[in-house]
Amino acid sequence: MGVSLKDVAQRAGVSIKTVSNVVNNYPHVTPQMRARVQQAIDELGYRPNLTARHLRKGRTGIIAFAVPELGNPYFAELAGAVIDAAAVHDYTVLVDHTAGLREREVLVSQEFRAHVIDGLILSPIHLENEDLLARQESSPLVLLGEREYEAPYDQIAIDNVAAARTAVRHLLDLGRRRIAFLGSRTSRERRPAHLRLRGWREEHAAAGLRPDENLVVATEGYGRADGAAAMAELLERGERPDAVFAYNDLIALGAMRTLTERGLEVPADVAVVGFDDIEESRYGAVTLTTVSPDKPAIARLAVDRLVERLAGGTLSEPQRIRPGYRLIVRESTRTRRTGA
Amino acid sequence: MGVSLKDVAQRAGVSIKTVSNVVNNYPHVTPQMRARVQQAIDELGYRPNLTARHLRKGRTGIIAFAVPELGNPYFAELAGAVIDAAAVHDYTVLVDHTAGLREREVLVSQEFRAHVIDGLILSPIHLENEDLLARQESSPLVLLGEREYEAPYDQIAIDNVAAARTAVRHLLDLGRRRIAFLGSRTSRERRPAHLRLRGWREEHAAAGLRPDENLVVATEGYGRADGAAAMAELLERGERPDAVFAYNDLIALGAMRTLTERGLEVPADVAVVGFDDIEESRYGAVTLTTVSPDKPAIARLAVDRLVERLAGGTLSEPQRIRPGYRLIVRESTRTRRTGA
DNA sequence: GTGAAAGCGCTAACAT
DNA sequence: ATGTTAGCGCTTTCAC
Repeated sequence: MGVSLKDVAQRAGVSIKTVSNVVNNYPHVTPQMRARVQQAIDELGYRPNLTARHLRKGRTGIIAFAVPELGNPYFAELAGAVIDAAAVHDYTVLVDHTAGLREREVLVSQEFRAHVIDGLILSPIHLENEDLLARQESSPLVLLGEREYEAPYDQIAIDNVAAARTAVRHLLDLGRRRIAFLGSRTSRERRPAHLRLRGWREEHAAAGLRPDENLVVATEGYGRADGAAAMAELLERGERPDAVFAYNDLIALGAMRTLTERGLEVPADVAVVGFDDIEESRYGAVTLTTVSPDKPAIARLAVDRLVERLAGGTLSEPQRIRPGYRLIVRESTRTRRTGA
Repeated sequence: MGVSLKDVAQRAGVSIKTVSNVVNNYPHVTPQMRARVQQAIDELGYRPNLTARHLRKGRTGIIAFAVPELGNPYFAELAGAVIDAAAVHDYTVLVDHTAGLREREVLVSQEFRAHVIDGLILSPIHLENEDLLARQESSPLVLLGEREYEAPYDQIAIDNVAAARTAVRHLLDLGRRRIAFLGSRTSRERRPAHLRLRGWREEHAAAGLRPDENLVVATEGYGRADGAAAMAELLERGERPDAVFAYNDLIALGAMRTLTERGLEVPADVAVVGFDDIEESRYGAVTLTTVSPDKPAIARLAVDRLVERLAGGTLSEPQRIRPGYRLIVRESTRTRRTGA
């Protein structure tokens, strides 16, 4: 094994405690003693064993961040933001992905590296409320994402219904009346939350319109391929929307690809709005209008919340925190054809 | 604190060792004893403290994966593959990013969570050979990425020169003769490896051509914005390439955006080839021809190599391993204009 | 097949 | 200001 405190102490001819004091920058150490110990440390190439420190302290300084899919740029960008936010508090981040499978989400929330991680930030897709209520683990958990739960955990998520309504409003203002919704969930679910779909319905209703439910297309997943397939399905059914509101940017991007292939123009024939504002949206041949959640804020809020609970200070009630968002209008909805 | 082995032992009226045996599936335990202990475990909700186990065993089952930027889909996709490959061996992955800064790369390679991670997979950008030679840390390190080092560590990377030559060959075969290279490094470097740029030069030479060095554009970073800016710079200098070979897909995508904005058509006016084969390349309005490294293979080889060294079996010499790659031809080079 | 006890490397009380 | 010691929770000889 490596060099331990004991070895250094022996070398420097002092006690373990003194070495520990030096290593931990304990103030009451005479400069000459510090120098002597430091020399021994350098000579031996001593490096503290963090595992031992963790065991002793009961904390590791590691938090976990679990997302459905790192291949989805939204989550990758968010992961980057979480790592940065955690670094501010000297926390390191263990990243895992669940493929959005309920089973794996449950597993992660229950016992992921127990005692190795101090806390968990989880962005679930198929996790159910009952799974959370059945959770044994005592370490803090912060939830991210579209779904809302009735469980005693902090949840960080933008107001998805309102954000979706803003997006649909924008399309309605453009004069579009056949607005498709791409990306509703296909799997059987107890609480079909579908916040963004609900926003689509509500905004139509608010405008005194009845949306055509035939324009709602479910997808298996949330990737570009799913969006492309959904769009193709819609067109093959003979539907001709004049706008698309997608569950997320990837689906929107996939849909745009299908539109291009079929010779339909964006936005002239079909206007498209996505959700997430991944960087890719700003660089396509036609840039994508999208709902942009404040990712750094989400990451910061989640980490801060977790760190706060870990510090164990005044433990406030679990909160539902709503970071900001903006609709970013780009070429995919920038058209002359305007008004109702 | 939580429930420990001792608590369970007390509850079940047995010794710690017996509980440990049950927890670790030690074979020589009578079924009834196992049942009795298991019951105590369930009743108390016991969960092994991995930190303690780690300290005792000297291993944690955690490996780190450090990339420049998780926001780059190539690294995000690779990270996903690494996580999956590690899971096969029951390893968990700590993901970190370095922003490609030499200082942070050195820090990570030297002392990242010492004793917490069993090994490290690092994809450096500005790390120097001397940094590696000065490395103190004894845990295994596997290097990924374009740069090649003369240091005793395993390196997993496709043959970048050959891959670049394949890409340039493809453009030459299309009849293109003014092939720009976007994304050479801008920072001062001791060993200007530039493997992909070298491939660009060599393939021209092999075809008896002298490439125009004015068509080489350095970029600050490796993102879409850098590609867009590089392309703009080239055009503003009055250069009119008929093809672009970009250091990676993001730069290629950014360049394509600039071309579109200036009314130039891809591939008719300018053919474009990227590098990495990120999923995005398959879904733009014009899909991108690109060099596709075998990402799952890279991840698997890196993890296997690391795990092998951790197992400490027959320690072979550090190797330079070359995973496969393919040139994937898509719309950005699919043109009628062919031949020399 | 099961129990007792040592010790992984560290921190924190307590003692000096 | 520095030293002594117990113990975090586990695995692992070594007895029995």
